[in-house]
Amino acid sequence: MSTRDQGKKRYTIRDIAAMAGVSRSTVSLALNDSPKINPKTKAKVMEIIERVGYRPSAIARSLVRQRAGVICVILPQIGHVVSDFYFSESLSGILDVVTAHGYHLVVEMATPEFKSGKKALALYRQRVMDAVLCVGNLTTDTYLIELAEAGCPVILVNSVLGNLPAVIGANRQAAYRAVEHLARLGHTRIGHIRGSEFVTTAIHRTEGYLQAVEDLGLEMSDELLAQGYFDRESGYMATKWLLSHSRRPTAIYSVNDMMAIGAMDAIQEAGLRIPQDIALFGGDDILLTQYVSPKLSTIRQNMYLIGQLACERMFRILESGAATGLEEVELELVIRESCGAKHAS
Amino acid sequence: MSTRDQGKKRYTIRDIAAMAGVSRSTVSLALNDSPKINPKTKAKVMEIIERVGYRPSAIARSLVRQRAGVICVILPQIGHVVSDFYFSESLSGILDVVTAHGYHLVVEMATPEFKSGKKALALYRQRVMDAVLCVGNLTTDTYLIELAEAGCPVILVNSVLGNLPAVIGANRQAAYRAVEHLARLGHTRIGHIRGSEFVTTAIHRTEGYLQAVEDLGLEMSDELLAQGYFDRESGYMATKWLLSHSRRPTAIYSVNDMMAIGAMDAIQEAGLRIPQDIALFGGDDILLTQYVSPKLSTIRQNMYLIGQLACERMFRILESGAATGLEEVELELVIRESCGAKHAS
DNA sequence: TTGTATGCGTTATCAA
DNA sequence: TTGATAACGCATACAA
Repeated sequence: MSTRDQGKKRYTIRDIAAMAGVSRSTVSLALNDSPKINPKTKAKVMEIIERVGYRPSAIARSLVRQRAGVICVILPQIGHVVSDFYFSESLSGILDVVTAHGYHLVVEMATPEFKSGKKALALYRQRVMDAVLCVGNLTTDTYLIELAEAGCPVILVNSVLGNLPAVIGANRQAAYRAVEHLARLGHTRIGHIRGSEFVTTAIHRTEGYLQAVEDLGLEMSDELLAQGYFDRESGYMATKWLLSHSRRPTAIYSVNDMMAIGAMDAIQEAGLRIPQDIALFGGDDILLTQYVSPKLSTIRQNMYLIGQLACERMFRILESGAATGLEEVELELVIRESCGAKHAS
Repeated sequence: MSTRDQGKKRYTIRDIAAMAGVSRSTVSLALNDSPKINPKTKAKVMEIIERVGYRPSAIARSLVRQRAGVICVILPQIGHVVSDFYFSESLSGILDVVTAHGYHLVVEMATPEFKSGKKALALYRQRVMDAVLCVGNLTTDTYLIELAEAGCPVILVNSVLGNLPAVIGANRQAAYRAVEHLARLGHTRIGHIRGSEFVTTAIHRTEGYLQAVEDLGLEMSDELLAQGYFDRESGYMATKWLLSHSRRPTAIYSVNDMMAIGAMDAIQEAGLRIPQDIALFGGDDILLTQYVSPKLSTIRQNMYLIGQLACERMFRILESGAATGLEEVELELVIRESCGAKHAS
């Protein structure tokens, strides 16, 4: 035999029917374990099926059942996304649930062309996928609303947009707790590195920060609010800015860990010590926080679990044809305290 | 309008034909930009298609074209796999190429049930996927050979199994270079933490280590060969073992970075300094190496690129129906030297 | 238990 | 030439 086995025959239900000397319908009944088939006939058919390794075509099945059996996850287009802990954790959770439901997962990236070209809508209309889970979308991603309006179930993971169904963690509360924690250690002048204004988690965390600062009567000033964009570099820049003011903060709360790591760079470069001179708090508990020195204080949000919950909610919607509408899930938060956040000097 | 838009009509080719007052085949000709259709008719049909947002069903198309337009990536089942830099990088590269070819990507995990239940074979026979890319498979994964024998193109990413087509990095050479590097710094007694004996990359790297040790006339002994399993904990244990001998190594080369980080734990716990007392070298250049302290010396292997190359090779095989057979791709290596590997004391 | 219609698009064949 | 008709791909549901 040659090295090309590509042409190897794949059996169809006709082949099996012919081999068993029965009709196609009978084969179908056997396959689907119907009670209205003679056990003996069924055994005979199944024996042949097993022997030749026949599997019914999922494509033909999808055609008649009117569903693809495929769930799509849309990830943002940032370089090597899946390397990012936040996304990869969500993806793992989603993958596990999708697999458990006997569905398949296709992964798409929200490139500008993907959004503007209405690719998602096309995929749905092409019946490539039955529903969409979206991780890390922006609040400007109206293409998702169009998609939902076309009838495709769209579930947001840790994000809010219109009244699309969403499963989100307690981001405001997480931020509140971080600030509260720092305040309890004696800090009254706490800087903040916010994230993009188009990202729900960042918005909520900043809201939580502001709320806590107000409730606890801490200092509040524009000089304490720096802007970042989730990456190390922007965290570094934001922190340099925070430190440039005459009265610099004694603690900094960053909306994510990557920027907090950038903050460490800036703090160390300025010849300051962590946490003696400046305490530092991040969010998301990415793997890195355990490896940087000193270890970073952070708030853990279980994205694996959020991914799972979002996916389960999606299947409920899919199966019941249920309604849309916002639903917030409060997840338990875990503060992982390290030497990053010690008492104010 | 109710909140359930799920039932929203999706047009079929019949609807379009009826609306345009032509036959279904005419619509098909218009869709496929056939030369044998009157431009005016085509324009009319396309206008309607655009207006109502009709898209031909990918399922029906797959049925007649006899291909799913789906590529499957099989990942190993290790907790939160996609968080692992090695896998996520490969996955990114694959995703980009798959998308560029207008295909979709489904992700599966090689659980024990997946393997023993011949799930992959079933997926292929069900026409769910047209080809498979496998990342991180074991040399005992014979289910992949069965799959290939059934006619499914199977391409291995950085692994070798039978004579399945594969794209692999220069793992032997990487290890050789690491040892050579350490030898040049004056080390003659270099310990080694090997990986699982069922993982090609680990096997090749250990071969490279042994070859270098022999070529360069370095010390060779069973006491210098420790066994690990890619995770931090086993790297820690392996290093404790290496350090427990009377004449301990002055340098350690680990087949991957995660074990090297575990080695750091053990070395520091033993009160030794890196690199003054023991130099350390890892592999894979995972993100972490830049964050641990001291930074870890490592050899970069661009898994993103390897993923891309493997995927491109897969499409060539798929389109040409070409043969199987081993093909090794030598990729350029980059040694990232940090303070982890300094001169021997 | 089986014939037949159905789902949806493509393509070869045939007629205008 | 241009377009219509019919068969095909595969499995399933339902009436006979």
